Amino acid sequence: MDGNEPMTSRGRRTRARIVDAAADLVFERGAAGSSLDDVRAATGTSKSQLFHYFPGGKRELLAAVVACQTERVFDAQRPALDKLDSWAALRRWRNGVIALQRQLHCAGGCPIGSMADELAEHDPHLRSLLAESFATWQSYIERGLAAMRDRGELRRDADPATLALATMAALQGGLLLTKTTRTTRPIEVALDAALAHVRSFAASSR
Amino acid sequence: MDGNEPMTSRGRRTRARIVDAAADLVFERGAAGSSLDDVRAATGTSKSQLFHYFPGGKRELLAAVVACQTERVFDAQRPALDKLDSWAALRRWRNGVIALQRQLHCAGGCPIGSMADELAEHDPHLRSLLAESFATWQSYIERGLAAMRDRGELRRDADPATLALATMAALQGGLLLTKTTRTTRPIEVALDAALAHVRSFAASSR
DNA sequence: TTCGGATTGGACTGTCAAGTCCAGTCTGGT
DNA sequence: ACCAGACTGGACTTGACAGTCCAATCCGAA
Repeated sequence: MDGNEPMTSRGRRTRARIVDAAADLVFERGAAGSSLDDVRAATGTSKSQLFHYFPGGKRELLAAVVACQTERVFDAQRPALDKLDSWAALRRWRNGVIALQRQLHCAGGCPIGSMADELAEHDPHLRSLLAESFATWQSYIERGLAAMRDRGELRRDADPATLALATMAALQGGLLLTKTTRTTRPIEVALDAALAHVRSFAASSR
Repeated sequence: MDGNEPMTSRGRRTRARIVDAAADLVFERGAAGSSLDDVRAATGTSKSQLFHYFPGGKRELLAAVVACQTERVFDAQRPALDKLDSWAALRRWRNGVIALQRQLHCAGGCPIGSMADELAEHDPHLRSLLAESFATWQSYIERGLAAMRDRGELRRDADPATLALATMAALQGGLLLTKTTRTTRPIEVALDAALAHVRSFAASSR
């Protein structure tokens, strides 16, 4: 993250292994609950390697974890995320999110949301990285809605950016409540409400 | 929380002072970021007092903090929260939430939501307390919507509980995004969408 | 007044985590 | 083969934090 990344292929693999394991740990136990020793143990590396690849220590490692988790989250929603441009696609996406939560027994919530909640007040740099992740995520939704509007499925006065932001908020809030109550109902209700709101901008019929 | 609460009035005051300061600290720095020594220093108490009033240590103190923060959050929304039974009241509530965020420079998010995010996976007992707080909060909204339905302002097929849950999710997600982006726009958009969704169940006209 | 329990002060222990340091090993290019 | 720099192992330092312990003080009821 700070320009000191060039390295050999062995080094690249080691670094990736570290980030990957750290991402797992942070998702399971939070950033504060994951020590560098935990990461060390989980990867079979040594303290010096952690600081070799992340001279900035835990903060720099966490920055890499944010990037890693962001990619993971997006990948988990693909290919749906790239084509949210029809009512059917939106519904499939909704169902996918809910199915994943069910599969995880409603634990963990959104990896990005959890990190944001924990780290936003604590580290300005990480906060802006996480805001960036949210913005990118929102832009995927926005792109789909814009396509629907251009195609005439949404009214011209529908604002894709605003609708996408409202949908993101519903998603995050729904996931937080689902994680807290250990029930899929909040995420279901939240996404249904968000999509109903989008649908209220449907052109003409329905 | 465990039945060992009876004490003199001096003791009650001390205990309240501890919980109050702990609630402040947890809101500012998170549960993991607030040490018992911080609480001790902030209250001018001693270690033994902390364990005298909270034999269960930090966990028990955090349970008390959850209760305290829950009351604070509800109080901050009163009297609006008790009378969310008209379109005007809903709008006033929305404006109040947003004004508070602006006043806090978009920092901190929802105290309850933040604790839930941080502690839900970590401590089952705290998780259920936080779920309870959310449920109570939701019930305030539900009560108002039910009154509106009974009064004929909402259609009979509108489900107050579901609408309240969707509104809570939008609120929590909006606050998380506001805290992360340091902008009031997410909470504004999220609440507007949620209330628009409620309004889509308005009886007849409008 | 006097006594017992409530309350308080603060030193002390054990554990754990971040970060430093240096010596040793590997690797790729010449 | 050889060497500079990348990479690795692991001991060590420093500090923080949860939780323990015991002696001292306060206070209300008898």
